[in-house]
Amino acid sequence: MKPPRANAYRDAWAGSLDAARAGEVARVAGWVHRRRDHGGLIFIDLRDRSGLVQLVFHPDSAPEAHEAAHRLRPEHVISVSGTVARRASENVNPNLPTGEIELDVAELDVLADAQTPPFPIDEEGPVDELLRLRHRALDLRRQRQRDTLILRDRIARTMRRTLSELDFLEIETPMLTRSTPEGARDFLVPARSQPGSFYALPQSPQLFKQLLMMAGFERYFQIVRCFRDEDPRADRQPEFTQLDVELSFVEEEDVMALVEAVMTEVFAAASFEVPPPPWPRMSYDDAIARYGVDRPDTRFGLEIADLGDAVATTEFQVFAGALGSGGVVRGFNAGRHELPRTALDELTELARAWGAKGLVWAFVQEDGAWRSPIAKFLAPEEITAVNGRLEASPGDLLLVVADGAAMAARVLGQLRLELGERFGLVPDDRHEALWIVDFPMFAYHEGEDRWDPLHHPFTAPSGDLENPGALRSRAYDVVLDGFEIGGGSIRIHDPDVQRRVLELIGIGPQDAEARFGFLLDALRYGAPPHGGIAMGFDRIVAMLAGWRTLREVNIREAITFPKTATGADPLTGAPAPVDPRQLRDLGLRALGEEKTG
RNA sequence: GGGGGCGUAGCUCAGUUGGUUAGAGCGCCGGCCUGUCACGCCGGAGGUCGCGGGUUCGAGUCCCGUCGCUCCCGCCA
Repeated sequence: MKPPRANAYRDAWAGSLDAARAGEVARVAGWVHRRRDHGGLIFIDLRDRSGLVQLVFHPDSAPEAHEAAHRLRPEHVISVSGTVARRASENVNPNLPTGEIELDVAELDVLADAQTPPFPIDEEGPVDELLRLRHRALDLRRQRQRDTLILRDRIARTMRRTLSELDFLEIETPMLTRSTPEGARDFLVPARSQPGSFYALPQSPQLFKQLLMMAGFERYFQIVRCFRDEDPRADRQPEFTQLDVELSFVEEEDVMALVEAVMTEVFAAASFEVPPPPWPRMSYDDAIARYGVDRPDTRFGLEIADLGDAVATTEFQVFAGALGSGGVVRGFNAGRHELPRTALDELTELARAWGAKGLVWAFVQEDGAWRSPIAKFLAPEEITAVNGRLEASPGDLLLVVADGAAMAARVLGQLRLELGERFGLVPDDRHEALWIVDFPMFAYHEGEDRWDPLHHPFTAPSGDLENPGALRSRAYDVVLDGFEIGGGSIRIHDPDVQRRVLELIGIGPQDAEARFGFLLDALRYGAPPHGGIAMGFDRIVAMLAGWRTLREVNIREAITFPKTATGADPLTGAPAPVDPRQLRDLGLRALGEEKTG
């Protein structure tokens, strides 16, 4: 940090003092981090944003300050001046950046007392998250939390700088807008001037950034707050931040190359090592088939293989039944791991909990035969064929699921992660980024007899619009270590195509004009081919700060004032009831007033 | 909306098959201590076992309900 402008309280940052300033007088200010009171000598670790420095109070040279220092307690706010002193060699603390020096205090000003904190500020141990959020100002004093927010700032600045150098403009879009069909439930804001009408908080600036392309701005970005009124998860908050980017006159590869360039800078700024671009491209179908998910963690093997051919003519009812009803038989080789029966039963239970009808396990023996509950139901040549498909060697554990294609993929994908973790196959010191491409445009919604877009309905399709099931979308997702960190697409820039796509998802021409007239209108006046992406900013910060376990990225740690898993804010108490007068002004009735109002 | 986990001292946790006065470490308070840096030593205070009800001679422990937190499914770029 640059030296602070000298004022009444400080002329140096605690963490910046070093041996080069030995002998100089310095004034620092901050919080009492830790105290070591020897009765005679008193040591205080002083903390400010920049770090720690050890203060020494000598009873002989500064009796007044020494006397007052006895009463200092953790988190008291003080300002001290004294002489920067080089420590004797045996007293140097190699674990502290300022450990070669200390400040011999001449004068102490106690600026504020502090109650004993409800949890330790000077340790990294686990503390109940609710308690932390209630005392967030204290929680954010802790090193790891402070480092995370500092990293967040660095990442944001790297994004802005990199995009700016590439001629992008940062342009704002409205927060009070109209409900759009991104899929998620909108947060609504009642309009006082038009009782019964509502603004919606944006789920993303999607339509506005497309309008900016039609306005000719060519290259737009924004680090922007977005809102979705759905149940939160570890990696999902009702309000979150994304890096939103849109470009004109581009195709898929242009956007992907841009993201690779920006993210390479971001990774470098965070000292997070990812192989240099171009990152691998993997089709959606390939990802589902080989990893069971559309956001594969490719850092370890256990790849899933289709065993349909190997058991095509089997008599074994479970396999034959699945294949006969249009399902699949798939599995993976978990490698040479001897698991006890209880562990195998546990895995089977997990598979059931995830929705599978069951789980087949088999240990490959020296002669290639199986030790498995189903070994006797399979012909030897079928076992040989499956062994071949899974490249099995003696000692290997094979796991097989027979089910509908989607269910088999999901369950095997989860099992793969579970075993990858159990067997310690996931390297936490290595990172991999890749692109998932060639998504289906629509997924058929069984219950409601219509096509649902896999991405939003402004994504450009590729293929024959008259055959929605076969349509692909021109979309792409960025995946980092098994987590989706961004997704985007080439957009529709032809009004007829846009109308047709809206129609396919059940939004007829009139409805479309009413809700997206402004977009269709702008499309008619000359829209350039364009596309873009939205990067999950909170998630990127959380991952680069290391707030991640195998299964979850906790974005709450990357957000300054996050909400709980129920959407509440323990700090302010939001959401909270409001004064009946406020409701009246908005043309809303309070609960309980329905009958009389 | 559904399922799992958790809730015991300020914090992190232990608490056996239901059994006497509910424990530990850290923190806090007091005393001693002039080279510590997780300072040390001695002493002390601190509990509505989330809340409500039930079973029982007896409940932190078992049952029901409820609240909160958390993870997942549904939902959701």
